[in-house]
Amino acid sequence: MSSYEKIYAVVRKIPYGKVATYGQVAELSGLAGKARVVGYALFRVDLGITDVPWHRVVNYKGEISYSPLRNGADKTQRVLLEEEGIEFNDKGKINLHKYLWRGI
DNA sequence: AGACTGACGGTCT
DNA sequence: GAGACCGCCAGTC
Repeated sequence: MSSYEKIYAVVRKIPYGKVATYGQVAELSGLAGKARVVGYALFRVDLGITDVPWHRVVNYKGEISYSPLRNGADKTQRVLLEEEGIEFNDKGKINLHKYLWRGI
């Protein structure tokens, strides 16, 4: 099982209506402190994999990571989260204190 | 084998 | 609070 598969397995555990940070996912995947690896793994996810709720993973500030490389997938992420009842403030941030997954 | 990449996190100014 | 900077390392070519 590759590290990426571990990451996907963890992401699949994130419950509906909650979000997790890259750091959390990294830690639960045995990659503590290596959040970048998680980011790269998720970059590959939306290239084709659809059974992983990648949109529930945000950075430690509770903000979606916008990148031109995602070609619009970042906007999709916000929409998907809003559909799950997660609210964004006027700065485009999620209230982590309220929506952060405490599954550890 | 070596170089490059990447959706981050934490610390410092 | 916002920006700049550095360190992390697995996977791909």
